Amino acid sequence: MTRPTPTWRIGELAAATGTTVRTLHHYEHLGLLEPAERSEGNHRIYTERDVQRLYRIRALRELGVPLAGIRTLLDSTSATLPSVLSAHLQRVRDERARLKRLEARLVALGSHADGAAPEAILDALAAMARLERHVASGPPPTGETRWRALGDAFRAHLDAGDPPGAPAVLELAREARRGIESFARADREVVEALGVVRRVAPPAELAGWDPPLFAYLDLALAALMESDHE
Amino acid sequence: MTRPTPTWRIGELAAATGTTVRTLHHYEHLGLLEPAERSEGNHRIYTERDVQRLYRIRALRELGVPLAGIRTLLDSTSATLPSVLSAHLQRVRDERARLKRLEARLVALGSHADGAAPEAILDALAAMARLERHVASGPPPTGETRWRALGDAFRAHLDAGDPPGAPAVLELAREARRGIESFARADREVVEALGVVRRVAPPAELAGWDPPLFAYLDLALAALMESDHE
DNA sequence: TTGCTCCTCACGTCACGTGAGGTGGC
DNA sequence: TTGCTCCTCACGTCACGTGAGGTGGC
Repeated sequence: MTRPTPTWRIGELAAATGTTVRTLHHYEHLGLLEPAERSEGNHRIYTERDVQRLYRIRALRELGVPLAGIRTLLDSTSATLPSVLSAHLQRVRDERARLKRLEARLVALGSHADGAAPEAILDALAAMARLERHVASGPPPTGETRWRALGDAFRAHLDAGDPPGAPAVLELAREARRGIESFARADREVVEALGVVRRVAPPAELAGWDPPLFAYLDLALAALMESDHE
Repeated sequence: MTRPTPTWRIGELAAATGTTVRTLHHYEHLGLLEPAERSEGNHRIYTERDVQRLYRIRALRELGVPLAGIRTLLDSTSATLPSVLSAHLQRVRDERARLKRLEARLVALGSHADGAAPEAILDALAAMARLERHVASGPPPTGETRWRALGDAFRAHLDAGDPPGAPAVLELAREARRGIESFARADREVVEALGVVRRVAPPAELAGWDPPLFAYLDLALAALMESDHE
């Protein structure tokens, strides 16, 4: 006495696996999951093999593997599974690191920028993005090396206890401002925005610049603006 | 003596902001960024205002805010900026939590499943996904409450030092297997896959079931299979 | 004249969602 | 006969990428 082999209609299968009918249509269109047969009325009929395959597809999909990758995985003796999974793991890690930086920035904005004008917040955001791009790339003279040297010079004065308005510091601030102007729009608003950046979300470690050094630069730039107006 | 106001051609602007020409076309199509004017030859000409707007757009975009949200933000006096940012922060947090679970699972798979057959790995993955869905949702008698009660009963025997093959434990295992069969395909492979699940990536805390309890269930199910064959 | 940049369609990508209009089985 | 499920197109979503074929400025 043989049991009848169980079968599923498309709606039943979708409900059982937590997907939609449209998704199953889509998989069939891609040749990823084709039902064993059709009924007289042309309705799709799925068997246990199909169900198992669908479960595997969904499991991989929920790990974030793209459908094309799933197709080759399931059809090619699955020997490449470990490499696909490890490659995917790397993508997940990168994405997670990106989101972590993003979250830190959003949190800092939310907690510090309550009083600031919306435009100032937006410009600070924009300045942060430009600053990162500028420091990360860019040829040595204008890029990271120069900022590192400038940072060393600033730090010497900071450590010596020189006031931000001292002539030698003002000269450094002038050079820093030229550096800033090379990648930011050259107006007072940008310098102010950089101040907001420092208060709102100091870049943890950019070319050797830490928060105290940013603060010192900020004061020097303010002093420079005053001396320019004299 | 007035300085000429600086302008940008589309390619220059794209290079300066680290985007592409096509992206600027796209923003214009959406009405998000329209150049101040056109040259005689119908080329787009961007002014400083446009550049500022583009920087703001890119800054928000890099935070992950969708273009539609950016549009309303920039056009509606920006009063909604804090709420948009906080809503977005929530999305980022959720996504990060999801990726964290995903990474843990991938790591566990990679480190434990080297020896296992690819099919077994896939089926273990699928079983994990089904198990989570089943425990998370589902009406009380078949859902979380029942598993919690079953877990309590198992734990009592575990704490009492009863062997997994004891008659009372076998009876509980039988009920657990019925529960498993209600959401998994009812064959030996699934029970084996659940064993792989336990070894490969124990669900941290599902309805009160911790790894030792899963291990005990695993042994009881194995004992049950043996007794069924006698 | 030769390159380079610019122009406007317009289809492709990814994984489906969402009707539109019609048919099949209880 | 009434619902419900099923069927097949086929366009929409999101943020652009990628040619295709043609024109403009140095």
